[in-house]
Amino acid sequence: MASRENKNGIQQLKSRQVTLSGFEKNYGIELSVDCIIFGFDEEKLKVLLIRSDLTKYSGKWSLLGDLVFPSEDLDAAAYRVLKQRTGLSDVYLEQVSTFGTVSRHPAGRVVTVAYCSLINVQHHKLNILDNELHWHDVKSVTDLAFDHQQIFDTCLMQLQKRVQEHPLGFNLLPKKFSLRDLQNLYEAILNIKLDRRNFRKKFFSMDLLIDLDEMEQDVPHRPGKLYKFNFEKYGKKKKSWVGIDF
Amino acid sequence: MASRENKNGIQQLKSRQVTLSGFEKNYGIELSVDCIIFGFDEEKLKVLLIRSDLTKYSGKWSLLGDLVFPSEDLDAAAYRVLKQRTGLSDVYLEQVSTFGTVSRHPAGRVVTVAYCSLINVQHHKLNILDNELHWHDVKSVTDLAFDHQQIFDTCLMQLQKRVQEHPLGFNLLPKKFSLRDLQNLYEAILNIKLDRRNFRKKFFSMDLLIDLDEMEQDVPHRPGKLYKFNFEKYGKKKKSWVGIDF
DNA sequence: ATACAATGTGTTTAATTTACACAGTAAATG
DNA sequence: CATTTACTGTGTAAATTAAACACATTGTAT
Repeated sequence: MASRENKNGIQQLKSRQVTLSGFEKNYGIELSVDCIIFGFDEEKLKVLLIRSDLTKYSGKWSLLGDLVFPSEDLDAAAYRVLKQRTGLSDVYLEQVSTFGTVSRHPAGRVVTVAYCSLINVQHHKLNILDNELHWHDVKSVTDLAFDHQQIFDTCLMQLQKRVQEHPLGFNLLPKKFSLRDLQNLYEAILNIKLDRRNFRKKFFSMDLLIDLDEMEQDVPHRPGKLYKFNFEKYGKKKKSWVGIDF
Repeated sequence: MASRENKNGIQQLKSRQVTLSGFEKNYGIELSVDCIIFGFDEEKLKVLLIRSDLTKYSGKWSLLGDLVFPSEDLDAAAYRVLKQRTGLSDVYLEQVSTFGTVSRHPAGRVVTVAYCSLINVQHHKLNILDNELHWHDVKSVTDLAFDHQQIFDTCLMQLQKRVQEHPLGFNLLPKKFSLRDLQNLYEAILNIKLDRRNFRKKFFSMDLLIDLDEMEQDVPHRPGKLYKFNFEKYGKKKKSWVGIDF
């Protein structure tokens, strides 16, 4: 691939795979994953951040990530980071976007794939022994290290969109939750206020909540009923949605 | 990074960036981009494919892609591929997803970032001199090389979703188009039939089409009026859409 | 002149979304 | 134990949006 830079496109492409098969030259692009780990606690949407260990960004917070191993699937790398940090497996994890600006990392070329993860903060014992690791209210997340602010903003926006179209939010709640919990969650994610009666009507009309015939405990007021989400029923019904609107 | 594989997570992460800064070792993951180039012609949604040059996949069609250069932004690499193939710049291009299964490429580890591109087939003189490069009706795209079928399916689904929420479709049409053109486009992308009157009502009520006071030419029937899309007006109005439904 | 194949337009009905108020219940207080 | 407090739980009317549906008009081709 000596003449890589100056061949015409088709020639170049045709010779690519020949080169690739031999791996004569590696382009030196490092690949990493970054996990944007969301949690819901104290009626607020939180994100898990770690203090940057680069002097350039000392004092700043950054996302949790690591390089991808040569023989590791991308998703597996994201799961690995997640498990290392939270001790959790079997959590919601979704690829969001890949960030590959040449100078995004001060140490050299690193392309990173961002993953959004939603975890239930009750279900885990975080390794927050490490006092460099903290939950942050998403409303106060600013000025992250690297291009992590941009990555975070992208993930939060995608979460806001997707939570309205898919039952992602339940990953952030305990298995049993009240409708108030659910509404608080949506209000925290979307950063808006919703009408309580219409919110209930909406969810009841979807007919995807299972009434557990149990009540909240230890609340300082009239307890609400508890529900769980009917994932099975949701899995069966495929909604093919058509509605042009922009 | 001698002990990379057996350190605990936090230690490992802390040592990562030290290693990175020196680039002592490259993990040997190649990075590529693949462009899913859509066009609209003969009232059909088309995708541009090239014959695979790998013997393993001989006879099969594949997407257009190339390795990313070490000092090239990801988006720039996608633009480069696109320009080489179509001669077009200033076209719609959007990152869709990244595919990184270890064994997705027979020649070794290659992670690829998929980009969706929408081009106006009138506006370009394709280098289809190369008879290995062809437009294919998306309905008949099956059994692509590598994992390209999966990538293609992902991109088509994303296009179907996004075209309903954003004015992407106009990138596939000439600047001047009739409402029938527009409806044909949506029907081709979504693979459904739409009611003509409701379709018109919908678009007129958005008030984003500019009536050009011109008529179609050379049609073998009553000509329709021509419109263009009001990108400027669309850019100004930000719709913050809330509607939980799944 | 006529047949043809489109364009262009409106209304009625159903479905969905929004706005909005009051009674009921458990816990906490004195 | 009576009262206050702070929630839960429910229904209806109005407005908006989406869906179904038919006929007159215009230019082309014969």
